[in-house]
Amino acid sequence: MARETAVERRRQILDAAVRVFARQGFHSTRVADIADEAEVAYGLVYHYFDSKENVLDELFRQRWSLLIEAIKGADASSRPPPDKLGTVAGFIIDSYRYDPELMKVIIVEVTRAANSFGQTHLEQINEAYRLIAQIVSEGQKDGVFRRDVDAYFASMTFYGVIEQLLSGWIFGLIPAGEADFEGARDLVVTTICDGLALR
Amino acid sequence: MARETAVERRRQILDAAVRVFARQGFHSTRVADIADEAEVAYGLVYHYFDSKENVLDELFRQRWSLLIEAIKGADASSRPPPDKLGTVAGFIIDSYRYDPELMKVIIVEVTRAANSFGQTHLEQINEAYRLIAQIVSEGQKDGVFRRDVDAYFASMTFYGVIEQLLSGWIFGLIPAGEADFEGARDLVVTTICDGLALR
Amino acid sequence: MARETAVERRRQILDAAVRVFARQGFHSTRVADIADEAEVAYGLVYHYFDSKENVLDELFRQRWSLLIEAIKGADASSRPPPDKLGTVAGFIIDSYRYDPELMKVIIVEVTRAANSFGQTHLEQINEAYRLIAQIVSEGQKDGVFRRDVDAYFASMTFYGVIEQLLSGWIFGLIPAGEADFEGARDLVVTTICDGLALR
Amino acid sequence: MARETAVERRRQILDAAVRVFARQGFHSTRVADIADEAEVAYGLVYHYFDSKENVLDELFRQRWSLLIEAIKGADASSRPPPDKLGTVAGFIIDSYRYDPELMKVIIVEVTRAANSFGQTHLEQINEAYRLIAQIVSEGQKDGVFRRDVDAYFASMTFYGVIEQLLSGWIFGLIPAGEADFEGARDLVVTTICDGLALR
DNA sequence: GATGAATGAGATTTCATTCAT
DNA sequence: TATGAATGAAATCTCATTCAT
Repeated sequence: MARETAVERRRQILDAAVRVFARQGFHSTRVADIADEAEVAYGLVYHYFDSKENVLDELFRQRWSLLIEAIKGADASSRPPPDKLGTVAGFIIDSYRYDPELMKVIIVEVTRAANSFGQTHLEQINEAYRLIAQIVSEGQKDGVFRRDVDAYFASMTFYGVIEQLLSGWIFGLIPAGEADFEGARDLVVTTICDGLALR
Repeated sequence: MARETAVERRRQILDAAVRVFARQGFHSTRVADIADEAEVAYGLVYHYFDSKENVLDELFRQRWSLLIEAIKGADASSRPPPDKLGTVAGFIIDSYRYDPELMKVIIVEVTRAANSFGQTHLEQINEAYRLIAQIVSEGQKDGVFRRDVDAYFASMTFYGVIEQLLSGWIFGLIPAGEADFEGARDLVVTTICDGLALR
Repeated sequence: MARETAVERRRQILDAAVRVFARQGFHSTRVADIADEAEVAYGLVYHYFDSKENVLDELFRQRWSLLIEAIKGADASSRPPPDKLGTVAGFIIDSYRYDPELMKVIIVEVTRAANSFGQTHLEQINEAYRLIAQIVSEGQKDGVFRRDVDAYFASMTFYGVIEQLLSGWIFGLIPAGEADFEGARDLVVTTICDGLALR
Repeated sequence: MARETAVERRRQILDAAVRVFARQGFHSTRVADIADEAEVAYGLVYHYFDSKENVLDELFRQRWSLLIEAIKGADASSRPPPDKLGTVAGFIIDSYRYDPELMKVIIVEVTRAANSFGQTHLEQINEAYRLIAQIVSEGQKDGVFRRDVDAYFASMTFYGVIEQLLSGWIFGLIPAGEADFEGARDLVVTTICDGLALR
């Protein structure tokens, strides 16, 4: 057994959990599956985490706080609002691109799971919506975005589009090649900012 | 015990299931909860349904086929494509408006639950996406919609916005008064068709 | 599987529990042991009882309430106080005589187990002490018992002697033949009432 | 970390064990609780003791051998038998008076716990009973004690009274002030030797 | 001696499903 | 059809003990 620090062991277990959660879903994975995947004794999972739920919580929190930071970072730049939205969309898309299993778990098991975990993390999820709304709001003040659509509503809209896009990839409904990831960012921004209608 | 036909009994159980699934989530409801809520003997649930999952399946299928019909109906009309989309959006919004529990169950437990049920019903879900894509596609042929956004992609986008909207209501993140329902339909269409950007 | 009423099934499980608790002790018996001994499916124990602890609780409560009644009955008679104590002692001794396993369980796992169950049932246990104290107290008023020993203290003393006697039988330290049971009652009363000392 | 001898470390752990056993009961204390209470590393408990049970064993044996010695000492004196019993009662009562936690543990977890530890230490426990019986027996030979009560039986009786008394203190059923401890010794002897009945 | 991470065998409890009536 | 008792396969979580350093 290689000597690992506590932090490394936690990570080892978290990484394994991502894989099995992504593969089988949270409810269908037993703690034993996580331990097996991590090549670690059963009890060690409980040495590092209070419960199976706790593992998912941590997975979510770690990732989501990065998203929050990314949105704040985008907002802090001096670029035009549509570009800020593009940065946010790009961050989320790249998150999926480079770690599709983790994003699958977060979307399927947390973000979109109203009852169990969604409720637990609702406030954190909502913070992201609010930060995006702020970007929209500033765009409205600057005269870049229309004012007859509520900023928070627009934010929900924007996030909904991205999450549906990721769902499409997760379910294998839309192609997920490198080119698709590349194009997706702009497509999202174009759709949301310019709309489908020609004029 | 009132004399009920078999069909009425099934409905009685299905309706009860909607309420408990909405309240507790599918995984947290026991078959006994459904029976209690339906004021029916425990074993009777198994008399009418093969399994707990089967109950959810039926709930989904019944509702979703109405959606499919609604989309087909909208498409069959001779109205302009944005109006067709408005009809679809309106149908889904009204579905929530008049039976929020059922729609909550369908979205939370099926549509957004990739692993278990999502996979089972993927094809049916996808049919809705495809039918919406068809509306977009026709709009593109008619020169109403831009052609540089793939029709299926646009469809996903459109559906994603609506589902996020419903999620907002379900989670209590956005106000759900009658006026909100009234306005939501147009807001969705405006956002998707015209975009956020002023021009 | 014989058709049994719910009450009979409960009893079947309770009786089996007495046997295994007596044999292995509460902490060493698994619920599976109870089910096996009762020749019943594992889950049925949980159908009838909330938990393993709950089974023991019921065992105790049923028996102890008989004891309470017996003490009240003895007190209600118009016999002299030492005879009343004799009746109580006789009841407890006979309880052991005719159902040694149950009494073993109650003494070892409840009455003498300060921490876990003792605390839970302390009030009920104490009621027995208080009722016995009342008999002593009346004897003091009548001039039959000395007054320089507190009635409650005397009651504890009396009960302590009996419980130690039963412990002796339980542990196999003193002979437990029919004659011993017969004699024990009077021996207890003699010791407590007349004392060891000659005068 | 202070430099401690091995003997001191053992004592440190034993003393901590007494406190947690008294507080939570043997079955509810984890080895980690002992280590925490002793402010010692988890593994050190296993360095000094073979098992958790082993800790309790040692606690019991150390104390009980003192009791054995005390009884022998009392018997060796040339005082009248009732005084000898008084010495024994006084020793046990003082044991509780000056270390109630330890006595609580010994009574609740060993002496009164028939199954697990009671059996293990039965012989040692019984030795105390026998030594007390010897005192009674001598009293009978000397014509101080009645002969129609078996000496061993009388010994059980005597010990039962004391243990019930301690149980009363442990459970908080009888007052445990200094005066109560002072009086208890004589009360026990009076009750056992003279009996409750006036004559 | 000292440390505390690692192990894994249980034990309790839950509950979907079956089945006898 | 209707009932609800009966079944037993999991699944989670605990924790005494071991062990590598």
